[in-house]
Amino acid sequence: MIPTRKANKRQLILDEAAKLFKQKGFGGASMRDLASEVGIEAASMYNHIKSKDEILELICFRVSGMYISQLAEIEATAASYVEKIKALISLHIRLMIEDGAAVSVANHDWKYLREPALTEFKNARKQYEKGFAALIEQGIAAGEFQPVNVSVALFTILSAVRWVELWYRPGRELSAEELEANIITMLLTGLEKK
Amino acid sequence: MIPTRKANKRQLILDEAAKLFKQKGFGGASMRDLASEVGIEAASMYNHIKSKDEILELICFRVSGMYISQLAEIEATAASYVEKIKALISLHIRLMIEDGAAVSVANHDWKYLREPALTEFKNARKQYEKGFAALIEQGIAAGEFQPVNVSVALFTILSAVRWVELWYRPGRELSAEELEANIITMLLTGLEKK
DNA sequence: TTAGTAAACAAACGTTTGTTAGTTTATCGG
DNA sequence: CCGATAAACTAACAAACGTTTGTTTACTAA
Repeated sequence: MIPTRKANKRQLILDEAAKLFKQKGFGGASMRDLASEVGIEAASMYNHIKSKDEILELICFRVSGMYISQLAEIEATAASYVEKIKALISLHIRLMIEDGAAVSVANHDWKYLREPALTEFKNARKQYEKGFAALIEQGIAAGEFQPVNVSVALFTILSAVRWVELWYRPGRELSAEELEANIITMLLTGLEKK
Repeated sequence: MIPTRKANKRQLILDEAAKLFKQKGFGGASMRDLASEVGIEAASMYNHIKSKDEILELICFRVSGMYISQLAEIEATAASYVEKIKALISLHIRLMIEDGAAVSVANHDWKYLREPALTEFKNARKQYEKGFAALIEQGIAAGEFQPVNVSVALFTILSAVRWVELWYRPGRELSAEELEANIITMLLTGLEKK
């Protein structure tokens, strides 16, 4: 079995693109850069992908799809709201660690999507935020959470989880589990000692 | 007094550049885009600035300078650590609201700085983070804060404050003061009700 | 062996990029 | 009114961009 022929080169291009876009930004990464990372000429990539824009779309929508499907799973469980929010925070951290490059691109470079993909992506994100916000709102109504402004709580959590991409390295002092536990403590019980 | 001649066009270019870089990213914004925003031709801008790179440097270092000098002021006060951290969070939110475009650029596009500016900027940021982290560490030692991992606390706070740029609009439901109060509550006492 | 095809290539395409050069216009001090 | 100067303009530059074209290579199926 020789892997030269079959081995999905399209996926390899997408993976390398995610890494490169994260590093240099969508505009800063050229198709020649990417090709050299893949190990072929720029022109040859067009046998596997339609355009640079398509690469970005595929990365962004794969990520948004993961978040939305996972949110649906969490919504469907019978856990408390505290547990559901913890699960969501955990989801974000885990995806960031396991698929950091793609998640970074979906977080930062989505704005370079062309219409109609741009609008579609924004809608997907808004849908996700709405679902997340609803859980916070219900948690407040159920008396599990403080009566904080829902949007503030939502975006504080979503943002607080993003820095993991900039900070986490596999061989860091903190393991993924410890990291997760610390962030959840910060967000749910706060910095101040009572 | 006619403002046509004197009125600092250099500053106008920098202000418009910050807005445009925030909107399109440094790579995505062309000098012709920027010139059209300023109301002159691209070539004419070179009577006021040296290069596109210089524009980015001026924006980034003005922002980093503001943060560092303000941190020094806060460090010098005699307040409790809780108050100092609150002051820092307040500082971030206020700068984001008052100078959002420039802060955004310094947050996102600093990586397009060319050496030696890039290294210099990274060092400035590291210096700021070190000072911030020291306050958290001392606050824990003084028993004011929970014994959470210092890096986690630091980056959670720094990130949690960034979304204000994406979210805050002058005519929003929440005033700047309410926004600030809500974020501080979230970060210091957490989402969960005790 | 041969025909078909997936995937690589080199070369060139038309744009757009940041920037420079040279020139013209407008304002102000004398 | 005249000369100086700041700041605008037009035109052009080389380089880099994403992409297309036409061709060659190498593997597979008949």
